[in-house]
Amino acid sequence: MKELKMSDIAKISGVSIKTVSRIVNNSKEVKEETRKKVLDVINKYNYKVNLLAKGLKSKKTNTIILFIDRHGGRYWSMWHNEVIRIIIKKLQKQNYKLLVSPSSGKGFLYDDTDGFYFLKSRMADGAIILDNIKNDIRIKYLLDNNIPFVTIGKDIQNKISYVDADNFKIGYLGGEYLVSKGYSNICFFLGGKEFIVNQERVNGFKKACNKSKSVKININFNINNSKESYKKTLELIEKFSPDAFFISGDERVLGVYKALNEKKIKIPDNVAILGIDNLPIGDYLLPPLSSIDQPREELASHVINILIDHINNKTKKAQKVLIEPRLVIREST
Amino acid sequence: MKELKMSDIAKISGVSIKTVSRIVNNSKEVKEETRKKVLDVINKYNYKVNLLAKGLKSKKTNTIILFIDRHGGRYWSMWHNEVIRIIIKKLQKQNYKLLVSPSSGKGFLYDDTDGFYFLKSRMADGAIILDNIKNDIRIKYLLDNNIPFVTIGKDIQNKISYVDADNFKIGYLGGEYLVSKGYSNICFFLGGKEFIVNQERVNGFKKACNKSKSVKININFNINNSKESYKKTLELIEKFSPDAFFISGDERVLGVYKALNEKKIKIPDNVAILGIDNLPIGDYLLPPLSSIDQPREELASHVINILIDHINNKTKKAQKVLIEPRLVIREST
DNA sequence: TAATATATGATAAACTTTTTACTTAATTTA
DNA sequence: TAAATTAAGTAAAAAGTTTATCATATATTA
Repeated sequence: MKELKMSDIAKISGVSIKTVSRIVNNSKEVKEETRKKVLDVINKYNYKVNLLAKGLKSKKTNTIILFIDRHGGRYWSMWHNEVIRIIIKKLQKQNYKLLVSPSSGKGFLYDDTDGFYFLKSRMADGAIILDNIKNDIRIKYLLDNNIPFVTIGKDIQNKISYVDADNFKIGYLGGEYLVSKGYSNICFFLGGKEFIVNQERVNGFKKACNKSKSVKININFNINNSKESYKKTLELIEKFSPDAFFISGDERVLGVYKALNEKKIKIPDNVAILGIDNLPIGDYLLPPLSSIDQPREELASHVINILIDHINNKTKKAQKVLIEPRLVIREST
Repeated sequence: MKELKMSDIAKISGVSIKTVSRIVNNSKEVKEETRKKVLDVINKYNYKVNLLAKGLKSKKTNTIILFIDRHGGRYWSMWHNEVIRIIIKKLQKQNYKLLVSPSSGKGFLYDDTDGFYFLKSRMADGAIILDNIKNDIRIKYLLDNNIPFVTIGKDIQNKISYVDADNFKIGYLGGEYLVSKGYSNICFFLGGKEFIVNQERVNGFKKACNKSKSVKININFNINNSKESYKKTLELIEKFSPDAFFISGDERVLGVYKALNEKKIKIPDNVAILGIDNLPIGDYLLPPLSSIDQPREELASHVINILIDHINNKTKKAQKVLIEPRLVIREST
């Protein structure tokens, strides 16, 4: 059972190749009746255009490669999951396909990374890097090879397009809100100090808190999972008597809830908790978690629009977008 | 700066197209001297064969699509991470590239899933499904479209090729070992009851334990993360006074360690712990975790060999492989 | 009815590579 | 030196689309 080609479909439908081509490419200069007749044949035989031939001729495959880090034992987090899901959905509306290439920004032999081979061999049109790091070697490669791309994550080293949340504002917004609610002993939990994200969040947070002399703050880097946030919380209850926790990354909140629970400290009566990310789980916690949202839909839209613009127009100009964070109040504050 | 093609490389190198073609395809009927001269030009100009043209002519792209579930908020676990890393490495040695398509086995609109579009459009040669489920719709689609694939996960519904650990044996081996060491109150933690994996592990475990009348066992499904294993452990310490825990999935072990630690119960003096998966973290736990290994290298090798066989030989015959588990004794038992 | 607009067709070239079927040149072996 | 082997080249066809150029047929409007 040989695979059908366009000319077979044409023959079976009793039209010319040109007409089939017009139909599969959504040209409007074709009668509705003809279109239906041909589409019926296409569906019946489950015909799909040979993208190799089409791509060869048209120099486009409508395929995007998304690079994600597979480094060490790290998880693909819930937030990543959400972002990827939204990007795929939005790309489909514009007739693009997305495939993921596990990769690391920390260094690799160029040709050893499958996504690059793909892009360089004309099988894909452009790329997205999720969570780029400092001196990201993937950025260097894409720049060197003139491949259109956008990073999800701020970059201050290169003239490239990126989309990111405004992390300074996230910190500021959180600090401002907690202070305005009257909290004065605030702990801030974050991941590694080496990430620009975290630096910026702390800077914003400090700026907001320093406006009021009576507010004491306590910054904790390297809280990398719920286990560590649990331990740190127990420790701080003794040493700092916090009345509020500001937690970067909703996933870390679980440990904090557990520790407070064990110590019979009521949320939000005794202690308030404010997360960052606004993940779906926040809604299911008891009490539901107040969190700062980095609007994911908006972020995804920008990424896609910029990338497609780069692909279509060979635009060289870097576009930098920072997404405005948004406070989502539930019952933990 | 236009992209170079093979004829350009030929002209620059002062050889014929045919010679360049021979070189990029590793034909041996070319002098070492000529090969070097041409490769220098190829590297200098960073030339890559146009895979669209090559694939169109040769009907092969040497690309594999790996489907992974992106369902809900579930993680891509450490085990998955490891398996994917190994598969990529092994495929590269055979000159294949791998790209990942987030997908779900639970149902989708066929054309909405990018990996399928890719395969059907001749851009990829074959597929791997990681963690197939019952009535997996991805299996149906691949079968319907005659696309070569292998699943990582046993399948009893279809005549398809799969590779999986022998989960009955894993359970048996664990039970047998714990009983032989003299433990007699054994708790078994697993994930959802709906997964065949877990059913089989329990069956094997029961069979081994039932050989000795004096052994009491306690099976717990739906322990989905460390938080739940932590809670369950605390509960069972009171109700069951276990002297051993058998934990499916090393990641769940963290909660058990924490609970025992808090209760000042010593591992392995008071209670033994045996994991399943033998993840890298097991080595870093205190004490290091004994665990049943599902040899990942071996699993990956089988997957790749079967898949490539299906691709090259259009072999129809389903090949089913169960990997022999292996006990790795460290200090927790 | 003539003029215009819309829908469809025919044909061939182009996209880049591989392959076929030779041929010729250069080198090695007998 | 002749014969055999190895290395490299030539030219054209083929893979399945798109596209450009016209051409023709059908339908709509003036």
